[in-house]
Amino acid sequence: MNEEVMCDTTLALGIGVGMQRERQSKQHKRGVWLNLSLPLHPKIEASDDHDHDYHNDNDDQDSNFSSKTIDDHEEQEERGIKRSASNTDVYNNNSDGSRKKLKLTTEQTTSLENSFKINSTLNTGQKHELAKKLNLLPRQIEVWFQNRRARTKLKQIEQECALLKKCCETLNEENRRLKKELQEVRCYSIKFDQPPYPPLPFYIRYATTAEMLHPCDQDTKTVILPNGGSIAQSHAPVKLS
DNA sequence: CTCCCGTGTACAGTTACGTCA
DNA sequence: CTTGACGTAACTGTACACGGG
Repeated sequence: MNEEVMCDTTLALGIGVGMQRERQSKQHKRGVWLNLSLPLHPKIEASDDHDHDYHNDNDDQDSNFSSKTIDDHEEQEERGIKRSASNTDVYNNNSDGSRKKLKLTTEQTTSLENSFKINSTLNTGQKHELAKKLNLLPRQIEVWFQNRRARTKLKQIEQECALLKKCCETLNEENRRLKKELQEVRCYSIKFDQPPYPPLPFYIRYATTAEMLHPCDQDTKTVILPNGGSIAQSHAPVKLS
C-alpha cells in the first residue's frame, strides 16, 4: 500500500461515524392484551411495578396492567416454554437473585454469526424465526445482534486507529526527510551563492509554510538569510526563516 | 395538517457473570 | 484457593422513526 492510498482522507472521515440507521417499517399491526402475569425477574419483583423480565425499553411508564404488544405476548409465551426447557433457561436466576449468564452453544453462535454475515440487523420476523430455530428468546437474539454490532464497530475502529498511526509515522518520516533535504539545499545555495541546484521541487519552492519559506518583495530578487545577509535568487524571492 | 402518545429498535455505555492464566 | 484480566450476555438510558388517535 502506498502512502497516498494510506492517507486517503476518506479514512479519517470514516472514523467515528456510526452505521447508517435503517429504520424498519412495522411488519404488522400490533394487538393489545392485558398483562396479568406475575413478574419473573427477582430484581423486577423487588421494584414491584414493572413487567420486564427481559426489559422493554419503553415499559418504564407501564403499570402491572399496562397494554402490551403481541410481540411481547409471544415472547412471554416463548419464555414460558423456555422456563420448562433446560439449558437455555437464562431467566431462572440464582436463588440469591444474582444474574445467571447464558453461555451460547457452538451451534447457536455459528448460526447467529452466519445470520450476521448475511445481515447485521434483523427485522421482527427474522428475529422471531431465528429465536425459534435456536430455542432462544427474541430478546436474546436482539441483544446478541446489538452486542455483535458493537464488537464489529470496535474492531473496525481499532483497525482504523492502527492504520492512522502507521500513516502518521510515515508522514513524520517524510517530514524529517524533507526538512533535511531543504537544509541541504539551503547550504548549497549559500555556499555557492547561486540558486538552488538541482531545482527545488515545486512544493518547496512555493511552499507557504511559515516554518519553511515566506514570500517577500518580487522586485528585490534576493533571498534574505536568517543572519541578515542576502543572496541572489532567480526563483521566486523568499525569506529564509 | 399538526401534535401527542405508544411502540419498536438502534446505539453507547455500563454491569455482572463465567472463564482462564 | 485467590485474584485480576478478559470476553460477552444482559441491562440502562436515550434518540429516532413510524403509525394511530
